[in-house]
Amino acid sequence: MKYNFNDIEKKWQDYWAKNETFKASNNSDKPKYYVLDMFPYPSGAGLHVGHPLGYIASDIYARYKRHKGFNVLHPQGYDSFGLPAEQYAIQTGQHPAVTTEANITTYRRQLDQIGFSFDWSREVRTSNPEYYKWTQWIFIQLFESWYNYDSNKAEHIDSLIKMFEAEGNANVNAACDDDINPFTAEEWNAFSETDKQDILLKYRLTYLAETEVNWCPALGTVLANDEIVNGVSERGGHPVIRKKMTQWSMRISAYAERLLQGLDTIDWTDALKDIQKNWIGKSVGASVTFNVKDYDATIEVFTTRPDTIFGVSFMTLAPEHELVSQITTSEQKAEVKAYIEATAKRSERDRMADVKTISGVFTGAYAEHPFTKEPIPIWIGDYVLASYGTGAVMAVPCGDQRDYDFAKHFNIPIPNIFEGVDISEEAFASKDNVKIANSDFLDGMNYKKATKRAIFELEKIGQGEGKTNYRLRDAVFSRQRYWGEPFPVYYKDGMPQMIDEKHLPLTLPEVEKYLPTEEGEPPLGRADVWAWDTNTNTVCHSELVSESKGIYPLELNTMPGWAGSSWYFFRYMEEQAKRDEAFATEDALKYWENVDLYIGGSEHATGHLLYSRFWVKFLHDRGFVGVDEPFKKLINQGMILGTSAFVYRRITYLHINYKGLERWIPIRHFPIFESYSNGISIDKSFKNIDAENKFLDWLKFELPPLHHLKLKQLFGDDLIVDELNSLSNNEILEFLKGKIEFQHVKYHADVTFVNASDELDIEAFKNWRTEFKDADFITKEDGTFKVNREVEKMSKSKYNVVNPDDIVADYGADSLRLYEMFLGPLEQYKPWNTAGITGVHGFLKKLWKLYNDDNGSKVTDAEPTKDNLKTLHKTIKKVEEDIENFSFNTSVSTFMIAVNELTAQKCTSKEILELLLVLVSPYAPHIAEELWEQLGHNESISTAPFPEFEEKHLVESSKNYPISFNGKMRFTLELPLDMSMDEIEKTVLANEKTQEQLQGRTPKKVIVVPGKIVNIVG
RNA sequence: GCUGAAGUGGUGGAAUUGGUAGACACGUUGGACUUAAAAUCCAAUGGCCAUUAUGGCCGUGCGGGUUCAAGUCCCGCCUUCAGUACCA
Repeated sequence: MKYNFNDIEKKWQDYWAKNETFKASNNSDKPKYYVLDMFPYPSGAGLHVGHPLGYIASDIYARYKRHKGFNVLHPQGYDSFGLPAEQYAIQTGQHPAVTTEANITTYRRQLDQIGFSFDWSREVRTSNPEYYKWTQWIFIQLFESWYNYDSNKAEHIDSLIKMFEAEGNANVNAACDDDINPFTAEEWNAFSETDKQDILLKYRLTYLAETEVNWCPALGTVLANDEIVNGVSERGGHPVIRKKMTQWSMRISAYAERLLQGLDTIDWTDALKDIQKNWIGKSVGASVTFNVKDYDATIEVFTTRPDTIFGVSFMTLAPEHELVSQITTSEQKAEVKAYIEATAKRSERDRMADVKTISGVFTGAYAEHPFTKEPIPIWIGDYVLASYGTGAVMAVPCGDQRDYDFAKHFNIPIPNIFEGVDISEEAFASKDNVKIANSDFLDGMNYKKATKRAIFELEKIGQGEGKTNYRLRDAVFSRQRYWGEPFPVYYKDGMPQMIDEKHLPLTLPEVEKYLPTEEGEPPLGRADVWAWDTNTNTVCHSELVSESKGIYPLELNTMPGWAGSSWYFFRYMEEQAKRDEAFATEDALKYWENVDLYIGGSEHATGHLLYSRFWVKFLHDRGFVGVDEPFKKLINQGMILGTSAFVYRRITYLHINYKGLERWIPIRHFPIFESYSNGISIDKSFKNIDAENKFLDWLKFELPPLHHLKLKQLFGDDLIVDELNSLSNNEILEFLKGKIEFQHVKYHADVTFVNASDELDIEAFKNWRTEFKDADFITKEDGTFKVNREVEKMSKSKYNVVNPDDIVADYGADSLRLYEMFLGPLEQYKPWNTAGITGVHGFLKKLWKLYNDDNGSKVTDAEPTKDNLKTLHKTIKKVEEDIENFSFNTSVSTFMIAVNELTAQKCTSKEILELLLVLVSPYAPHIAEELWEQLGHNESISTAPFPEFEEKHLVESSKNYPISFNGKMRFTLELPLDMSMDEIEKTVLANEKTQEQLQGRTPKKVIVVPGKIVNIVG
């Protein structure tokens, strides 16, 4: 019997689907285990071989856990709202829902043929109204909440209102906007309803505020900080500018500390935790208030070094700081104004690219040092960011390199407040091993002590206090797009109102075009039916809007991509039948808790992975979920890179020396490609007689018609053209010879044209592009043409994309699964090379042959031999360890070794071969099922218990000791393991090979490590 | 600049707490089978030297160190990748 993988794989995929083999139950005696892949966006391009890497890893783990007796939840679904579908809609007019549906169909087909053990009965799609109903519901809960720093959690807004009614806002310790005025209970109770709502909005966890946002004109929407990479949009690479807009924001900053602390409770890589830590950016220090001299104002600054307060020699404000215009003296006004205008013009990108240039202007005003009362000049400079801290710094040039550079540049004094430190060249920024000097009461103290004392003294005079600052900003939540969740919000008197949750979902309206309106409103502004009738609680025609009739305009923005993905892992917990009741029922949430293993890319570190944690903490605070963190263990799979193929095209240059001007002119003629093996150099011009002759041959053929025209073009009007006219073709050739040089330009060739030995299928390449149709190829001597290989990101434009469909068709899903794992460690970036797949494919054939020969099954009831058992148990041990450590690449090698050994042992024992199948099954489930069935089982292998490792089969009586001399292994010696150290030493020394090595020397020392090694020194 | 990860044959990569470096594959070379090809099987394959077998020397980015013994630990560099971008 042959290993007919295509039939086998189809058979078992159908079987699993029909029998709902992988359907998880919310009631089980088994312990639960939840394995999840990061939410895929169903793009139009479909999958390439890099995409399933993480899915294969998580699938292996999920299948392993089933063998280990767990009730496994392993779902899949689609993050189906998003920009690409909308961009496509704008271009083609097709409704995003239609293209999204088509893309999902492709995705599903591709996923199915790889044999994943997903429970598809729990599929979710963020763009389904039954799903986004609950996204809208969560939004409402956020709106109805505020963050109480005293209880350190989110509470219902009613508790805040009660406090306002009873005692005003003086004692409220809340996460809120900066611009809140104090009010008493009496004042609160006297406020109008609109005023009250206006104030509450400043406390809500999602709030409407005019914020400076990242506006991307090309995409027509705002972007979050994590959606911008290097100053351009992550999707499409379009420029981004700063713009003030009224937007919904999420008060994630309230959770900064808990998001930071929570990292200690979860099993993520340090790399990922560090990224989040940096993004949250906690710094501990003090806020210090400086009085402005001769002006009734104060400047508050944040500093991490209050211990250096006596080193302040100037202050710098951000150009945007509100005080700047007020305190600038009349003499400095013109200069300051010019500077502010100049910095405002500079784009964010310019400012980022140019960190070196020092610029700033003196305002003419002075602040007063809180202790010495000395005047401190106040400058403005664009190295101070308006958006961080208070937008102002106390500059301590001796302790901060930026302040130092600024001071040097503008000749501001640099007082030294460090004992015995030289600051003539650069600032001393370290906190360690230094004592403070010239600082009054701080003299002689170290960083820690001085910091404490400085804060104490500042508090005493009421000009400062200890403070912690976070870099994490509130997240903008509005997008000016069509294809996203509509906000369940309408506007009454300009104030946002939530639609009652019982009327959800508020579904997306139809629009005739997916572009912003002429007035610049988001696409929803085009919807005819987009107003809220509070009488009927339904959507009605936009023209009917009338405050007096209770019909109000609806919100025109939609939610960002991360809305739906911030809670989807809870939705999977709930079975389809009960999804109407809640986002997930209490029972389901209680049973599944949170994700035990989450696998996905690290590119979501500061987006999805942070926002999800935020929402989960919020839902936890409000009692909607029991857990505080969504993902207990997280693994970032690395990327699979493409192995691009390059062909080298020879470009011919003619050397022209005209009136002393030397020039090389490229000649366009039919393409000539040269095999990489011929020693290609791109940078250097070089001569090659063969190619030169080829060119001259061509020229000879082309010369008569070209003769005058071409050469005239090449050599210019006044140059030797007249002479040329009188020359014969041969004379011209002679003239051109020696004036020709070549360079190579590399072109991507589609990797499908290249075989395992890097040889190009020339015919296929010629037919690929019309311009290469008549191309000439300078091959190797044996007639083959080699390409050069380089590793790059897998992408369409590089022609190195490998489609899993092709791999599955040629080698089968099991081969694909094994090979993706075999490539290397899961977390690592590694290149794909299709040629290597024959290795794992060959292994599967060998595995098949262990069970079958031409006459069918060869498995017998034979007693296993000692060697059989040893091989099996060695494999059990290693594979189990590997899976637990997510070291899937090494277990594939282990399988290969096991099959090689069992084949050599001619093992036919059912007892051995049956257990081997269970080991292999998580990795190559189709072949495992088929062989399992052949062995007489009529139930799926998927829940067969994982074999128990038994140490006794690995116990050896002797060991092949490496005998080394001065640490270098020279030979090995078989010795019994129960031999004593003394005896080992004696036996080894007595050995003739030892004596040969020693050549008469007496060893100084003999190290014997029983069971490991013998080392002879001397 | 700062933070983190990583540098091992022609290639992907193995190597438990320091204990036989290069497992397992790909590729390459030679051979078997075949009319031929594919498939399959066998052998060799880190570099250099030697060859009559046994062999010898060098080798895990570079330079030091600790140790009987270092890919692994310590110190100092270099390179690559990722994150971040004047964060006070």
